[in-house]
Amino acid sequence: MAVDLQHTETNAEWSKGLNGSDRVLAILNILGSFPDGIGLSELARLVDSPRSSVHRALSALRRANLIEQDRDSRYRLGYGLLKLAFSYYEELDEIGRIRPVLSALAQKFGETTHYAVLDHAEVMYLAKVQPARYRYQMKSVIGGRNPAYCTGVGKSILAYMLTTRADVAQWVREYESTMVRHTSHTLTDVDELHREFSEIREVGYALDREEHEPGISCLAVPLFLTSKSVPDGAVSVTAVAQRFPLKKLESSIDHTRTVIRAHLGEVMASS
Amino acid sequence: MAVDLQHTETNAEWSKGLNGSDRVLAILNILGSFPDGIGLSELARLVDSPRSSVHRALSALRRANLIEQDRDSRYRLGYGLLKLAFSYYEELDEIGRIRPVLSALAQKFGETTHYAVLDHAEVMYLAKVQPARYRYQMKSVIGGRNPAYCTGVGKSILAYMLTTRADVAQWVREYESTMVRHTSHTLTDVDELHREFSEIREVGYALDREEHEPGISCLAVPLFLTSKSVPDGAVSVTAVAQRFPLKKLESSIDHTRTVIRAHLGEVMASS
DNA sequence: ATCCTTGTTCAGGTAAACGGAACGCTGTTC
DNA sequence: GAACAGCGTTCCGTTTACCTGAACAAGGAT
Repeated sequence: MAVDLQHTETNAEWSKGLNGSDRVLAILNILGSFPDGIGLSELARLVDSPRSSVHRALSALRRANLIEQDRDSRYRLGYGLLKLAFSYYEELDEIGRIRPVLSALAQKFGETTHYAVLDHAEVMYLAKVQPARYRYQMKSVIGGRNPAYCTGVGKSILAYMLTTRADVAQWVREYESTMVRHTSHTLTDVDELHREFSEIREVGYALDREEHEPGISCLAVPLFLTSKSVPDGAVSVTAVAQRFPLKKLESSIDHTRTVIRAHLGEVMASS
Repeated sequence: MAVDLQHTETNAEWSKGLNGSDRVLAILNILGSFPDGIGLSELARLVDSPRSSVHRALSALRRANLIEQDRDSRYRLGYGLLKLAFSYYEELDEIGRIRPVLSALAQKFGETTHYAVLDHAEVMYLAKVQPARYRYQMKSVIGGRNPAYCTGVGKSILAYMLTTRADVAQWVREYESTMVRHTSHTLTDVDELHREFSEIREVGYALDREEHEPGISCLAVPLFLTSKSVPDGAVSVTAVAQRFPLKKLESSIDHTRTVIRAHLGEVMASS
């Protein structure tokens, strides 16, 4: 369930030969990978543009309050960008509704909780709550991604979008290239996945049995907030398997359901 | 201590007659104020630009993965922007070091905690932790601002930057126009402030006695992380006065100091 | 059925971005 | 200490890519 942050991909290729606004925005994206700032020349090398052009782009970004320049003239993302993103994020009603659920679950089980949505072949984390003084630091980040087919949240959503074997087969055909067996428990076969999805629909929740990362298991419940047939996203409790065994995780589904119902009403699969 | 979010100021003036990258970034900023998205035409009116120009700007933003367009073709900030900001934020070492302190304090006192830095005449919030299932929702946002002279964090930092009466006088002269008496407790006079700052230096912490918002008081401790003379920022415990009286707040300074010392070592004023 | 508004596309003209070169600076090297 | 190398920044003639009004298709409302 941990998102590897390094996957930021300062991909080189895509940032070549940019001009105008595209370069400005590429620079903005790149700056996100340098919390300690980066010099103009190095940045110019990264975007493969003349320093003067990069300098002009940076001026535009500074004018817009999105970046800052510390005394030794290194450039970094600025507080304006943080405010932009955080205030927007806080005002998303989806987040406001669901975060109390995540907090309650995190506190109850003492494990990290997530809310994620499906985006093509990946799940994207929109909210994350860690219990107070948690020893392990989950590497997941808001906006971060993980493959859908081998995560609890992903499977719990896919189960309701790929209801027939043909659906599953087509999905697998489309995204086959991205499907790898991360652990020995990872499901990659069409039949395996179809059976798994059937069972998920049966019980109304999904389990990640260390399918994405060894030692990490997870319980996920899809939420039907705006539609009765297609879930908008899924809530998950992510646990370190050693400390919180799968059985215990599975048996906590009742309490999880109760918490969700208390906060959101009837938003779960009518099993 | 609550930051009023509405102060986003779709200020009209500043977004007039823009072109190129400036317009693109202005649009990005504006989109932050519309969590539910905004139509192209309305947006074009806001930035006072032809729709086709705005359309091109939006294309650039979408190319950079910063915005998205839902089915009814409304534009909103996208997950790419969230990831950009959150992953950058999470990697700021300043945040990583201080957040455990905030969590510990929030849990101990059951009140919201902040970490803020000084930026000209304002404090800016860089971190915020709310205790689990908190009833009152603090309106503060990461990146949000409040005036320095009437907040706990602000005063606790200013106290160590304006050590003489002359310093205070000059500061007041410079920012006089922004100083208003928010409540009957707000200090605005040079002598009052100088005396307050002296006392803060004496005891090593600052109190906001409902000086910014009636009913909200706060205890703030300046942190000397990189310098022994000028604090980098301040940690604060913000409380609803009615529930958590000032006396109790003041008497919790010892425990607060203990927590800070346990996590960060000797980073407080050597009183 | 007609209006108005929406998002989008197109193309000629022009203004604004482009980028090589030069500048001033700092720190390092011989 | 002088020469060097790297930095961020500025300048300016060139030209590219943005600007914009107009036109288009599709809804929604009257």
